[in-house]
Amino acid sequence: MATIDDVAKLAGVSIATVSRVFNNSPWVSEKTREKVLKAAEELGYKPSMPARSLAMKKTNTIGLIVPDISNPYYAEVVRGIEDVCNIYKYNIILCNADNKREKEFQYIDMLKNRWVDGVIFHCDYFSEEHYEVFKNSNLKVVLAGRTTKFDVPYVGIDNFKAAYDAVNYLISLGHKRIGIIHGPLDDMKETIDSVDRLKGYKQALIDNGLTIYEELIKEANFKYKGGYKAAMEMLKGEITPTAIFAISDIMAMGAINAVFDKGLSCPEDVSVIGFDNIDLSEATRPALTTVSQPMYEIGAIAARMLIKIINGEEINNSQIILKHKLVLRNSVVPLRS
Amino acid sequence: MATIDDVAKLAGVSIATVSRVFNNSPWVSEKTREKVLKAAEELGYKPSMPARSLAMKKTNTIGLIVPDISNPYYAEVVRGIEDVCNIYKYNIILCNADNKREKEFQYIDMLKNRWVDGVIFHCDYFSEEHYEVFKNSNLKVVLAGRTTKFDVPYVGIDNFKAAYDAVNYLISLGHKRIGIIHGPLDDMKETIDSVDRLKGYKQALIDNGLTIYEELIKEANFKYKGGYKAAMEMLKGEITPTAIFAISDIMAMGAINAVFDKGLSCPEDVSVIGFDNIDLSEATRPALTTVSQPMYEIGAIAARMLIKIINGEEINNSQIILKHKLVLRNSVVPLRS
DNA sequence: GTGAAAGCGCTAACAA
DNA sequence: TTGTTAGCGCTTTCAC
Repeated sequence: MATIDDVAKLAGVSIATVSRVFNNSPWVSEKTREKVLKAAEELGYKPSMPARSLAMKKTNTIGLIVPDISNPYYAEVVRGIEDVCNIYKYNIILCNADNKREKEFQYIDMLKNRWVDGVIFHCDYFSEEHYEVFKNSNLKVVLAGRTTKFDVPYVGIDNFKAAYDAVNYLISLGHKRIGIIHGPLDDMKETIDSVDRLKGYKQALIDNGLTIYEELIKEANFKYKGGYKAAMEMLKGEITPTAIFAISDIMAMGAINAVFDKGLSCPEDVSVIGFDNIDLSEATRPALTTVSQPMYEIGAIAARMLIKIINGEEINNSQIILKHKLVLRNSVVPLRS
Repeated sequence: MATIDDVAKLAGVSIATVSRVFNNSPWVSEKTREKVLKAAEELGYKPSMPARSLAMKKTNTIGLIVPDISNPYYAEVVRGIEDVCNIYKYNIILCNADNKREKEFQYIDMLKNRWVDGVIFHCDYFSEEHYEVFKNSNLKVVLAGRTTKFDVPYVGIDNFKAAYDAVNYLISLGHKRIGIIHGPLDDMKETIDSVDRLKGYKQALIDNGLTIYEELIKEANFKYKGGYKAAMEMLKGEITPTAIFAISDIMAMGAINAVFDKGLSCPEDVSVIGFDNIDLSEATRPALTTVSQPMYEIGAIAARMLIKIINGEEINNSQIILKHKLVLRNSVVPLRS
């Protein structure tokens, strides 16, 4: 590997000049610039990032902590992040933390030791402990897909409102017995997707003067099988739903198949609405009606925000709520009278 | 940020000693080790990776180039990679190259400048140019999900055999008019998934004395809609298939829905078999019969191999073919007589 | 066992 | 415009 010294020697200049050339400093004559570039070319020289990082205390690297990259939702968010980082010449260190606190803190520690310029953090719940850890670490951070009461930049959606809208839509179609399949609630803390969406669900029922049936509220694990099982239990109960709101598309797919396996049809007997609008939600039959989350944008905007923060640019609003959207397909129909 | 100097001063030792402690050198007395550790603790000191990288010419970082992380197949492979890297204390720099040569070479260049210890490369076709670039770069590399004739380590599957098995299975069930939906062929170069699988398809037909109908061979883009369109065309043709082999699950899902939309039923009228066995292939109705690729293992084994290479360990076989497997679900049935 | 000092490859004053 | 030089924070001989 050729170093800056080699280039300097070959070009007959000092290393400072070589450095200037590679940092596009205007104070180099065109002649020497060419000389240097030619020498560099000849030696196949490119500046060493580790050396540069050490000298500048800047790594052009962003840490990215997500629960699980093999989940299509996170994969899409990450894609958005990577795309804008690529534009701004940042690279990404990917970390799967599985929502485990211990792994998260381990990764945060590691990223700090690596002097990353900032981190984008995606977790199920941003706790006080997280807040403290980040504050003490001096790491610049922005949350993706998560809101918080703490003074930390984030890009998320209004989960309460999104769920409210979904359920309200079902109600407007005449549905009265509406089930929900949510995820783990973790002590009903705020800003957890499941909690806020469950609240939205309940509020929509209340605002429309409908009964809240505890039998129609089921918890699952955000997986296909979990959604299937939860829906099946619901369908076997005393009070059966005419519509089910699953708070992730994957669970909604499970719910649809549970409806089928119960010998019923979807949407005729039971409507099902999902959440996320992952790529494959148009591939199910019936195609899934769902609440669309702008996953790619969440990632892209979070990345852009972080880069601005890193560059010390002014940010007018560092807590951004993106809009959700109802995507109407075929898994929901008006209640048969 | 506390540095090694701060710790040395506070502990009343030299920086060399501090360094020894943090590198678990046996040549430090228990007493001083404790003193140093205590001082470090007090200052919240952790060694700086960039500095260490520069001094040791080792970054504990692996570059990872994939076509597109938002594709469930790659996401799963990456998950496998990340899990074993985590075990061995390596971190991953993620790069999405979209199978674009220019982006790939750009990323390779960047990774080299970053002094990554190695790279795992996943592309649709490993060309001579790739080979040269990697050779000249001195980067250690292993290919994931791809084989090659070049002398480069890889972990892949036998695509020819896998396709052959799938089609053979269909034939054993009595099917004679079997369609295939493949991806871009890129001049029929070898080791491209689509090419090898298409060859396997043809060979299975030939070996069983069946006719190869050009009308039943369609190209698509590996997406849901592409699979849908291709199947639809096939179904509208003169010679209609009784079974379709789509070389990715996502395209298979499109094919199934095309069958439905054509007013036919799957599997009764048309059987469909996919490829990959992504998570959601069990969620379709009918659940997808498919050729399972060990995606997670491809990633995990590639990562382990790369780390061994980095450590200069002996490797008995650096070109590994993993086994595929037919996963029988409900989208394929014997031909109705 | 421990410390002094010379790098690792680069940037950034400060001079010239 | 260009060169000199002192770091950046750490590892690693080589003495002691």
